[in-house]
Amino acid sequence: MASRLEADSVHWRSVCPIASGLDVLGDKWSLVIVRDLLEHESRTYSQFCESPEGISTNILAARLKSLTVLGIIEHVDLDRPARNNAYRLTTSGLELRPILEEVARWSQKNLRELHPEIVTIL
Amino acid sequence: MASRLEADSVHWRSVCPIASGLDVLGDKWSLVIVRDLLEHESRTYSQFCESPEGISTNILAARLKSLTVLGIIEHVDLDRPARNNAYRLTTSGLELRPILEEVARWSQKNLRELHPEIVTIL
DNA sequence: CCGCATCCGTTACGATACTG
DNA sequence: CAGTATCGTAACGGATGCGG
Repeated sequence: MASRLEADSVHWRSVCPIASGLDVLGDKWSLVIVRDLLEHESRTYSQFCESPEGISTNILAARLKSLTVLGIIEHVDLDRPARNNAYRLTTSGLELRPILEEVARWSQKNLRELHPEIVTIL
Repeated sequence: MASRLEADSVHWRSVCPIASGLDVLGDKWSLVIVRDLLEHESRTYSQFCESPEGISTNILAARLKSLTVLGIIEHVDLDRPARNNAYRLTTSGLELRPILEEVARWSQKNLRELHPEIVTIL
């Protein structure tokens, strides 16, 4: 109940835009959630849970909350709470697409040796 | 001494190239180190410590090790150990540049409200 | 000194069970 | 269905030690 995420104050390590971007996106799950929303337009809580990476429910809830506070995602129906109310990307969130495309490109080119099962997309 | 990083076995959450990229780059420090090496060509251990984000020494050592195992960075002089032997990006590491450029662009455009002190680069 | 490794308290993560 | 509560584990972060 007393989670510090309520007033989601990011700790900005510096004024560098790269470091600041990583202050909000630099974890293992936020951009996976964004990926799902780029692929599917909108997703409910349980649909996120079905993704093959298998996020646990508390992490998902925390990330959805912080991404919402950051203005990257929002509920599809803005003022009806929760039940079957899917999430979608905001304008800010949609602009993350080039980052994910570059991550995918880099991984496909540079991770195949370490991770042969990786698939090719796009 | 018994650090599990010796045989750096990444846990691949899925076969998705985006998730796999985040399996290795999805933390707050790895790409900050890469940023320093894109800006400065080569950096020593203590030069990394001088960056404004203030990485702590144990985290720095761990990240340098895992980035080396992943083939993203290497020592400038490949077979002389440690002392004043700077790090540089490998070919794989140099190819991370587009990702960081997109992160910088996104942050400059979408983080200014939350973080007014953020600076503009490029 | 420089490049770490170790210790240790704090924070984040992850699996599972549970609730409105 | 959409989250919380709980609790064990792993990562982080600061201080400090130590070998070359």
